[in-house]
Amino acid sequence: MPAIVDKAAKRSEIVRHAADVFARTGYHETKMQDIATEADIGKGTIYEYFRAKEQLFLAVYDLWMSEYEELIRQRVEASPDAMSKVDAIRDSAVEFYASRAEQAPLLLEFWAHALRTDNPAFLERITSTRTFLRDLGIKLTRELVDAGWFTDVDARAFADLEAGISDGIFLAWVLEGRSFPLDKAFTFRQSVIGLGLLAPDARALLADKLGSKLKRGL
Amino acid sequence: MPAIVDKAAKRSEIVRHAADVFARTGYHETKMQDIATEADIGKGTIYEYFRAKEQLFLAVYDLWMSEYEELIRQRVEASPDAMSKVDAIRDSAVEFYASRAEQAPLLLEFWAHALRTDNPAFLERITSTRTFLRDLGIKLTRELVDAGWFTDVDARAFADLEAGISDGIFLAWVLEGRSFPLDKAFTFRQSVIGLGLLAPDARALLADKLGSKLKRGL
Amino acid sequence: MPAIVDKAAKRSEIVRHAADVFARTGYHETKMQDIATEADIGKGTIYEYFRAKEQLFLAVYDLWMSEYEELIRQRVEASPDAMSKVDAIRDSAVEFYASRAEQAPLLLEFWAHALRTDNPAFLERITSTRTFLRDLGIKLTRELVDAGWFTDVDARAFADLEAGISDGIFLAWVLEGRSFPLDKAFTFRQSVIGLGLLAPDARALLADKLGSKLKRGL
Amino acid sequence: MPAIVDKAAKRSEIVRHAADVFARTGYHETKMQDIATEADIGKGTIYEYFRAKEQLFLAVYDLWMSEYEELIRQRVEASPDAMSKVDAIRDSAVEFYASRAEQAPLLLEFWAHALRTDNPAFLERITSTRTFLRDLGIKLTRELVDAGWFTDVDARAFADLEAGISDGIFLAWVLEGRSFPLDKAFTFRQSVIGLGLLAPDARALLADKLGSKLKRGL
DNA sequence: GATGAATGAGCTTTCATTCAT
DNA sequence: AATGAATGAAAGCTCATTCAT
Repeated sequence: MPAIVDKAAKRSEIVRHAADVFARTGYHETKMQDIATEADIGKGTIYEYFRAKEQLFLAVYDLWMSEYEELIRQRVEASPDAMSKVDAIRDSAVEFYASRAEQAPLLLEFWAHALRTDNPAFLERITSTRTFLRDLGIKLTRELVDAGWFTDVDARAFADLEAGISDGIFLAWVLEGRSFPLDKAFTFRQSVIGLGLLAPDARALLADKLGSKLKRGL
Repeated sequence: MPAIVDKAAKRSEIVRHAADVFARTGYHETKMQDIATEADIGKGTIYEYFRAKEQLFLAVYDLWMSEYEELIRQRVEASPDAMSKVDAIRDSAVEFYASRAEQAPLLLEFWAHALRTDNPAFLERITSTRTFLRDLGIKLTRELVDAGWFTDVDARAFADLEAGISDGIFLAWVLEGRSFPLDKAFTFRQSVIGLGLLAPDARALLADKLGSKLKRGL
Repeated sequence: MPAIVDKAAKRSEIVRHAADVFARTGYHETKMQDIATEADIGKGTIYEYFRAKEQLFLAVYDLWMSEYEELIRQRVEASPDAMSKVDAIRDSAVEFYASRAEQAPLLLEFWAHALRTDNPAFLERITSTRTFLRDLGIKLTRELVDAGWFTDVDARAFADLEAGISDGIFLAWVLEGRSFPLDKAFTFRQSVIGLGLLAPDARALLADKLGSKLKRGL
Repeated sequence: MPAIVDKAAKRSEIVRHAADVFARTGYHETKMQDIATEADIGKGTIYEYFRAKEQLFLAVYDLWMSEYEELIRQRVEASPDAMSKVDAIRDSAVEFYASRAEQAPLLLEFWAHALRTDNPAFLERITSTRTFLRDLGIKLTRELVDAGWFTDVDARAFADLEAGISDGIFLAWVLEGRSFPLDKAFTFRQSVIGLGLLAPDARALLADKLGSKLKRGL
């Protein structure tokens, strides 16, 4: 009698193991044999589920980013208002990256690879998450503007800036060996941005608190 | 009698050609023969000047970053006051990256490689530029705070945030196929940050101008 | 289901082909591709069985010396007494080298290599056979002394001398293009040694026969 | 004014340095640059004096063997009678090899190379020394037979055997890491051979002394 | 479906030799 | 004569992928 384990489950299993090895060794240094060994299967078996090493790389990135999006989606949904949704996104980012500290360099490798490969699926997958975050950012920005919290701002430009800042902090964190607390950096960032965007009323309300955060740094 | 072209000049020549090929094809896809062909020299000749392919990669990055730092150094020096020095840095970044649009993806590859290789020189070279920018940022931030333009802020944290934002914008620009104007993004960024940091007096002075920029987006 | 040909058999197959090519072309002149071609397999396949070219060299030597030792072991076992065991060893040496005349130069290359490589396994394999022959020589020498055939002699020194003489004759044979009959040289050697070692009684018995052999030369 | 140092002297200088490096590193591992560095000259200069690396190898061997032959020639000439000439040859061999212990492995490499190269000069140079020693051996053997010291023996076969034994002892000495005293081995050898060859009268005279040497070993 | 033995294209690097100066 | 920068053929080894079992 055949095992009940279906193809999709085994595929996921492989991706999970591949993620571990890729993260540990890096994409180029990882041999298919390493992954097979880690997953305790034959080298050839991987090819029953993935056309090539590249596809496996893509699947690993897809797994991570899907989990990331899902995390944000849940947190945002559970948040009552726009302001706390913004907090939820920030917390999700911090939590996600912090919990995957070891894997972080692989994201850089993925981006680098995406820019070089002929396979458009790589950049598309990157774009997909970026679009998800952008749309969410635009929606929340508009809500905050409409609610009078934020001064009038181009929502698209601001959402992109926010996303860019997040990436920039993440990049710094990775390149500096994850030597500073990611959450502090995100909080500090929000204080600066907050002060910049807050409408006069909201600003008056929060100026002291944000100002002291600025003074404190990380 | 020594050759007319001295070793250092030939070395630079090789680095320049290597930069072209690396930028075009990517580090991993580039073969030493490609570089030799591009430079119109023998493959073996490269090894008279560089111990290994990896060294050549480092030399290329070093060349670019040295030029970048030099550009900023000159611009900053030529600027009369702190505020215009900040503008100078921003302009230098925009100009540098824009003029090297094609080479940008290679920077990602370099960072990815630096995080994986055993050779510490890679991360050290990255740190070197980051430190240069950070120190400059700290110095200018303090001047702006002292001059009353900026509200009190932790200079180190703010300088790092600024650098991170720049990297983040650059990253977005690269990953999105350089599909938006880099200068606009930097200007928009500065408006947001500016509004956030400006002390009440300065804010009153600039609020309108910055506010309209926010509204306009990229 | 495993392949019909097991790994050990294929390994032997490769060693056998490698022995042919090494013997024909010499170690340094032999390319891995040559061996692969001779064995009618892919270049990469060799590396499934041997870590490096050097290992293959060692395996070839090991094969030969194992066969050599086995030949001597069988012949000695089949000989009824010490004197005929000595003859058996001599015959084995002659037969072994004569049947491998073409391969002989490779042994010199192996020795030369063993003296240079960092890998201690090479000298160890050489020592292994030398020890086997020495121990056998010591044992037989003692038996011949005890039986009164030989005059009293330091068995270790004599066994080593015997082995050395064999090597010397072999060396001369190789360096002189195998231009003299190996068996005659070994017989002549034994006549000289015999006369030197024989105890007075045995000497009286054999003096005429050995003397005429001395006079006759090769 | 040109230096007085003539070409031949500089050539010798190079050979001497090459001998050092070859002996230290082995023929294959030695780079032409190593030799140039050792001789404190330019790499290209070597090629003014030698067509190729191989020629340099030959020259090194030629130098050593010429010195060896010359040493024997002088010692033999200085010896009053055949018996002491034989001692002189033995002493010369021991002295020569012992004083060049470090270089010994290179001789093996040379022989191995000679058997493989297309260049006949290598085997010819080897033959040249062998012939010199053989002729000397034949002459002395005949004198010893004629003088009644030796029993009647085929001089050519005996001379070759003697040479072969010397080589064999040398080979053992090299392969066993020069771990036994070369002179003792040569003396022991001579005791065995002596006993074998001595004519009855001479034997009676020397039997005791040689017998005790046999018993003593190395 | 699962496997792993077999493959060979393709890589970086070495180094003896050349030759312009 | 002396040099050493330039060369490129060459070689060992790797590893993603295939495919017979």
